[in-house]
Amino acid sequence: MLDMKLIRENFEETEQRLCSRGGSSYLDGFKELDEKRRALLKEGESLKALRNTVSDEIAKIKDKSQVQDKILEMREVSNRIKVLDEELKQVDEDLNGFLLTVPNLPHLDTPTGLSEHDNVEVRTWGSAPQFSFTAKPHWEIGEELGILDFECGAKLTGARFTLYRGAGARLERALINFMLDLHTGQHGYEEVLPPFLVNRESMTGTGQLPKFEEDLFKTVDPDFFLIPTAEVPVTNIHRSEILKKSDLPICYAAYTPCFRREAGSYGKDTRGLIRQHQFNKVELVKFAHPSESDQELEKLTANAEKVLQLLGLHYRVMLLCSGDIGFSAAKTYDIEVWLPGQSCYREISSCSTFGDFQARRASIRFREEEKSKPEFVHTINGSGLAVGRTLLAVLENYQQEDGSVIVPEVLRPYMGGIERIS
RNA sequence: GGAGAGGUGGCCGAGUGGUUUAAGGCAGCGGUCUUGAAAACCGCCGAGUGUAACAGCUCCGUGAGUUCGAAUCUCACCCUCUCCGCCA
Repeated sequence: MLDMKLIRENFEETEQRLCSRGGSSYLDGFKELDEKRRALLKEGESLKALRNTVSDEIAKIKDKSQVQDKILEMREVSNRIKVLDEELKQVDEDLNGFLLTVPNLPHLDTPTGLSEHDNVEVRTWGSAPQFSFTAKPHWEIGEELGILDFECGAKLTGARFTLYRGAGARLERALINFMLDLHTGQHGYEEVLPPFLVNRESMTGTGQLPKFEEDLFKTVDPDFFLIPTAEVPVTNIHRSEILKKSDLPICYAAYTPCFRREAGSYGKDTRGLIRQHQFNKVELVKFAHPSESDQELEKLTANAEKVLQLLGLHYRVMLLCSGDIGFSAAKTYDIEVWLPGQSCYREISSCSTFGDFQARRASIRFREEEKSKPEFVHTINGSGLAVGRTLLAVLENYQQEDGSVIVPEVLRPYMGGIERIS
């Protein structure tokens, strides 16, 4: 959520920066609602002040015959207040509902552009493996090895669900443990294991609601949502809290499955593990002091990259342009891993700073000084990494001519010493 | 699922219709005293909104209601705890 004051006082500039996302207007209607709200507030508050003082007087008057006039007068004032409060409530809801649908301001570092074609390559690591044979896509490798059963996933649930078997299931679990151990052991994150279902408030805090309900799976009774990323429960750990400045940055690493409807992507990435309704992810989440959030994003991105480096997987880092960043994000790096079976780079991690956008929605604050007013923290998060996509990257990059797959050395301790899946 | 108890500031906790501007305590901050510390004593000490700064207004789990006036009364809901039942 954007700061109302900022919009009020820098209307044109704010609108202009928002428009770099590609829309033609984002703040239409704000001024009218804001002015109406302030007018109602002013009138209502002065009547309440009157009521409070007169009520006090009534309490102090002993001679009850003198009280009747005042009571009658205040009855009318109260009725008027009731009407104003109702109008105000409506306007407040409208204004709040409006603000909740306005996306975040792009960070000044975010390049202006309309689509992914305007994203900027920041760096690359490693190089694509060379094969003396034609590299296969992971769905062929996985099916031939009997470790990925897409048909059975479809039978059990439907499209975009997969059954992992044997070494495939174990490799997924190995990757989860490897990533968690790295981030908690080497990078200073605290491991958390949150609920996979959350309430509406949590979803609103991080920005999935109210705008993107159609992307979420939900339960009917009670009204809960399956998390689309651990970002949601983990960021909401500190919802409505005032954190100690000395505790910042707070860094969490969490493994969770993620559930996404993928509405609107019918026919896209239908084969293999790329786009599933349920997938595993290790997520990194930080709560940082505003002056340190930029460098914390760099560190978090480096922490995610480290996973790929240790696995020996070639990748590139893209800085997303204003037209390609998500609704809540101010600045985003995508890490894209090389997939030889498909001869392309695919996103395997998305690392973003949200500025105070989520913190304002979820009311996550800190104090600069012991006695100073609470200020909003900055939130930062990124995948470290998407596990299913990492598994498929391992399959495609470590495939051998005979159809077997070499297990990267760092994963062998997690695989009971297995060096090759065949 | 059944029965009961309860939700008040960072924490503990009083408060059952009107000096409650939410008592008191703990923690925290500032000061006096002290070579320094502790103790003692004095003062400050919730959030939001709003203002140049005051003032004002709102907030006692959430929402609705009664009243001139609600932390306090009524209704609904949410959450926590205890016991019983069921259960990984």
